[in-house]
Order: sequence, then structure tokens, then C-alpha cells
Amino acid sequence: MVKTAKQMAPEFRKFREYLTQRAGVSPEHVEALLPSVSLKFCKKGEVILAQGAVGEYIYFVEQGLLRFYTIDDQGKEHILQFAPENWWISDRNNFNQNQPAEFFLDAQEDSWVVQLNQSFFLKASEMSKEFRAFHDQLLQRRIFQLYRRVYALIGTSARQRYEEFIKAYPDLIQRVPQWMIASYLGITPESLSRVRREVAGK
Amino acid sequence: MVKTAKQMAPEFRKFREYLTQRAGVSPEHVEALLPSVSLKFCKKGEVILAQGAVGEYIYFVEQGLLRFYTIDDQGKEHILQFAPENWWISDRNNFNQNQPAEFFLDAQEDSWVVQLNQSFFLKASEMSKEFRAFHDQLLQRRIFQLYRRVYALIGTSARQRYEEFIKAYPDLIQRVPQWMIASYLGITPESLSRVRREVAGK
DNA sequence: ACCATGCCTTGACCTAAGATAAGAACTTAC
DNA sequence: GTAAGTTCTTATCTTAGGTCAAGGCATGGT
Repeated sequence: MVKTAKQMAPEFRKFREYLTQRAGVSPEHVEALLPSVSLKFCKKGEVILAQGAVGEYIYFVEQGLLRFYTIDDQGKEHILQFAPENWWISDRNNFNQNQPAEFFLDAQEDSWVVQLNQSFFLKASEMSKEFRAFHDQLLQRRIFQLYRRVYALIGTSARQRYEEFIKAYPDLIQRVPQWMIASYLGITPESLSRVRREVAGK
Repeated sequence: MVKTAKQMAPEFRKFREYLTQRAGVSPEHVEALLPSVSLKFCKKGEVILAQGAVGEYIYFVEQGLLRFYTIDDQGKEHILQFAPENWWISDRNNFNQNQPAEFFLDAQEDSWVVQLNQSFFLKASEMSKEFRAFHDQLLQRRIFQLYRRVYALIGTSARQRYEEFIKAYPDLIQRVPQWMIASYLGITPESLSRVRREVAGK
């Protein structure tokens, strides 16, 4: 019998690993920081932060997959970002300014997330030069990822965007329904279906 | 007789003001930091950083207007960002990793820019808690601006994007040729012309 | 086991925006 | 001051992708 994700709380495994390996934070610093973060389980479909709400956390995905999106006045969803394991995600604007969130955040799979509040970042930056530098780079990489996405949207066709997406996120193709990928790419599910047929039969 | 911008070097006026007023850095810290930055004049049309080059600076626009863009394989330009006075701009990826730049940066008007290198940011972050917090927020605001732009591209029409652009950057309409605004919006100059006619005659 | 719901595909048709071309109104360069 | 760019507009035609409608599979709940 398979245990559910819920039964096996991951105890910050990935988070700890991420901070030491990728961010270069010393194990002592990591242990000193851990008491001020908390782990939360999110059932598939659970809305973690709704547009208009004031959230207090930034999230690190320990396990599972989150989805950052908005809903327009016709009720259509537009996906801005997928956040699989080892990703950081949040409506940072809202987080920093205590403004109501502009976007929604929900769980696309049963997920475990690490919740980090403002003071975690202050403490971590204060304590660790490595964390500071890393966090800075993290934000800058996100900016670049977004500039590339803007370029893809203004400068390339639906087909090219789809082909790039597959290359960049091969695992996501398996994990999310096709209509969400269409939404991320800025096209309709019907168009994506047609594009896929073209790509397949070439 | 009107003096050219070149003749009147602005001596970090805006930059100084920006750091103290907006970033909250103390005047003493600002003065301590100034020796490690330099001012550069860029003639209209001058390419400051070309795709493929390795640049060493981040730029703060003291006066004038810069343009951050890419050129696709058909030779078409796609504008990712305009940077008027008080903006920060650079190919940060390249800046941080010493990678060749992905994008171009040029002067759209005769401009004065403050050149900041890696060590400026290290020193400033080391020295001033205020700068650190401010820089962090600056990056996060840019991320949000980009998420909004992505949403505009995947979720709204050319006309809506144009109307939003006018609201957000009324001054730029006067300062840059229309075809560049079209490029920023992700449409052709012809389409923008049509959109403008519609908007005017409603 | 069955029905309801969600997801993907296909086809027919439509529309927003791209491509092409040409001309008018300007700048700028010599 | 004239020639050579630019920029913007307008018209016509084309096309990528949207909309609408229907049908086929899965899959999950009772």
C-alpha cells in the first residue's frame, strides 16, 4: 500500500539541501534559520493565496507543483508561472508592501511548501552574506527569465513558444493538463492541439 | 544659444537624490560610495552594450532615455524595456555571471548615465542596510512589472495594451517614435496606427 | 458499474493583426 | 535647398490563431 504525500512530511529535506548546496549557506546558519519557517501541506486544488487577500508568506516548494495565475473579467485563467520542486513563488508585491495580492496561487498537485515570512529574509540576509548574494541572483535570474518570456510573446509564434517550452520544462508536460500549458503560452487549448499535431507530423 | 546636454554634465544630481530620497541611504554613505561610480555621456543612437559583448556595468539613467532590446533572426527589433531618468537597466545576467549579453542597450536620446560595477553593489550592500532593502524591493518591483506585462500579452488585445501603455508612460509617447511603442507592445507599426485611429474616433 | 465531469481533438467559420505596397509629411545631411 | 532617409498613414490582401460546436476518452465519485 502506497503512503500518501501527507503521511510522509518531508521535513525540509529539499529546502535544507537547497540552502546549503545552491545558496551556499553554511549548515550552522541553516539550522539557526529553520526554527522560523514552517511546513504546510496543500491538497491538490487548494488555493494558497487568493487575489485580493493579504498574504504573509513567500513559498518554497519542497514537493509538488504550484501555479501562479490571474483570472480576467471574462473568468478566463491566465497562468503566469508554474512552480515545481525547488522553486520560490509568491505575490511578492503584496508580501513586501502588505498590499492585497494581484494574483492567485494554488496547488496543482498535493504539495508540501515551506512558508517563509518577512523576518526570515531579514534574518537570513543579516546573518549570511552568501544568502544575500544568492537571493539577489535569484531575483535577477527571474527577471531574465521574464524578459525572455516577453520576447517569446512579442517576437515568436505559438509553435516556437511551444517547442521552447518543451525544451525548457520537459517534466511539466507530463504533470499539467494541456490547457494550462496553452494558457501559459498565451493561446487557446484548441490552438495548442493543432500546433501539437503539426509538430508531431513533421 | 542652447547648450548641449554634453556641455552640462549633471554631476550625479538625480543619482544622489535617488539614493537619499527613494532608497533611504544616508548622505554620508552616498558620498562614500560616489568615488566608485562614473558618469558617461551617450550620444543618441550610441550602442552601450551589444548582444554578445561582456559588459561590466549596471546603468542608472541620470538624464535621457535608454532602450533595451533584441534583434531576431529576421533582423527585426523587439523592445523589452525603455529606461528614462531614474531607471536602472542592464543585462544583469551578463553582469553577474560574466556571460555575453543577450540583449542590446542603446541611447534613444542624448543621455547621461551612471555606471555602476559589481563592487559598487557589494560595497553598498555591505555598508547600508537601507540600500540592501531598497535594492531588493527594486528587483521585486521589476519582477511584478514583468508579470503584468506577460499578463497583458497573453490576456489582452493590442488596443487594451496600447491604452494601458499611455496611462502608464504618458511621457514616453512624446519621446519615442511610434514604431518603437508598437515594438514594445508586440504589434506592427501599421497595427498601432489602426488602433490609434480607432481609439481617437470613438 | 454507471454517470458526470474534465480533458483533448477536430472541423467549420471568423477576426485581429501581419504583410505588402504606396504615398504624404517630416527630418537630416551635404 | 535639394536629395535621401525616416516616420506615419491608408488600403488591400493574407494568415495565425480565436470561437463555437460536437464527439471521444478517461477518470473519479457514489
